[in-house]
Amino acid sequence: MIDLRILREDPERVRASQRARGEDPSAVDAVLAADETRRAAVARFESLRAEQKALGRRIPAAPQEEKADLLARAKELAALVKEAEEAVRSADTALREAALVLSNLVDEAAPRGGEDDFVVLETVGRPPEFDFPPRDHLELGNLLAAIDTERAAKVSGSRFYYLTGVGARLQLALVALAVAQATEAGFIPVIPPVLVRPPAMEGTGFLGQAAENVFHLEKDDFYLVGTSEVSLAAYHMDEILDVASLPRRYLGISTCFRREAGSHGKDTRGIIRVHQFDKVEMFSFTTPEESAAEHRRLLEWEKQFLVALEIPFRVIDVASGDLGASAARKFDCEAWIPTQGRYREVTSTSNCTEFQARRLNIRLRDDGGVRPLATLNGTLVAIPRTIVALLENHQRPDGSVYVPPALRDYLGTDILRPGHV
RNA sequence: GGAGGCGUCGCCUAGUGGCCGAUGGCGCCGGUCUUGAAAACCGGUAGGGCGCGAGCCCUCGUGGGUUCAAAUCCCACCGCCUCCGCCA
Repeated sequence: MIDLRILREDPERVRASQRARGEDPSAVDAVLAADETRRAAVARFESLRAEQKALGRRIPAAPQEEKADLLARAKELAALVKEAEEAVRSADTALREAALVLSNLVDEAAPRGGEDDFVVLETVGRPPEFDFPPRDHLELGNLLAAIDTERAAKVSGSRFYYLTGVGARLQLALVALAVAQATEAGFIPVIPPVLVRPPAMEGTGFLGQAAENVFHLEKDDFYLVGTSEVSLAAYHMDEILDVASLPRRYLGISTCFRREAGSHGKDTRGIIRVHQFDKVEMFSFTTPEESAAEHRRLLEWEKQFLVALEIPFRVIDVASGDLGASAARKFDCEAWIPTQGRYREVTSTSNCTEFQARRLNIRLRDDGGVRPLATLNGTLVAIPRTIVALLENHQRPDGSVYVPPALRDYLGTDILRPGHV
């Protein structure tokens, strides 16, 4: 949720942000109108209520002959108050609903434009040059008996996979490496719930444009999280955190579920786009003033991890039209995928400023009082895509795969060989 | 699944219809005292909304109801605890 004060004082700024995202700027006027209606309703209710309370206080002490008259008037007032209260409630709801439609204000520094208008910030490492036809990750995964999508299709349908043998161990190794790195940096590892109730999902901003990609358990009204960002953001819901305790950094380790609606036919082969995968996610609660610097730190930690895995990648500054509803700014790390001849997103970090905190009612307390804090998230490792990048970039002509030193202790080998698990 | 109990301001706690937004203690903050500290004493210490302002309004798990008036009575829901059953 954006700051209603900004909306009232500078609605054009909000409209401009909506336009930059390719979203509807007129939603701003709907919120303004709802805000106006609500304030009028509140004023009416409060004056009636004050009158009712004043009158009520006089009743016990009133002389007998006046009592009946006072009671009659009080009764009338009670009806009016009730009606006015009803009006406030519905105006509140209307305002909240209208305000929830608005996405976060885009950071001034974010590039403008759509999906293709990103800015490349840097390129790290060099794509490998093979003197043999490289195999794609699925072929390698099959050779290594590490990935089985055929049986997964039999059991669960398309966009599922089994990680077996060295594949499963690869996941464990990646998670262990991620936890080691992040713990070093002060993150608290967290294994969160992956089924959440509506306020958590809505508060994190995933029930707007992203709603179609969220699994919902109708019967129990649970949502399956698409990222532990949801459970971690909502962890401090309705709390006030002392500014001295910030930043608070959590490392979510969880399974993620995505419907992938609207991406039929895209990435149908292999494990690049799947309904269920595991991910290690960094999440920070910090002050709004610190959020931009924290965002850079999250990006550095993401880079550090990819560098350790010796995966060539580039960093892009995502354009305004391609930001999630909650993000003011977003950096993606895109790994080189040899068989596709291009870079593909493997990690992503967003600065959500106070947007999620307002929706989730998470605030900080400092000398200036109580105010919303900032939340940020960043992927440390999304398992399937990282495995894809790892296998494809480090493959050798015989189908074996080089293991970078950082992973060796966790994996117990410096090379993955077909037929050897 | 059955039976019962509980849910008050960071923590503990008082409060069974009327100046109760709410008692007291702990904790915390400020002050006095002290060379400094402790102790003692004094004061402060929830959040939100409306209004230029004095100020007013809302919130005692949540939502409804009864009443002129509800933290206090009734109902539902949520959460926690105990016992029984069930499953592991």
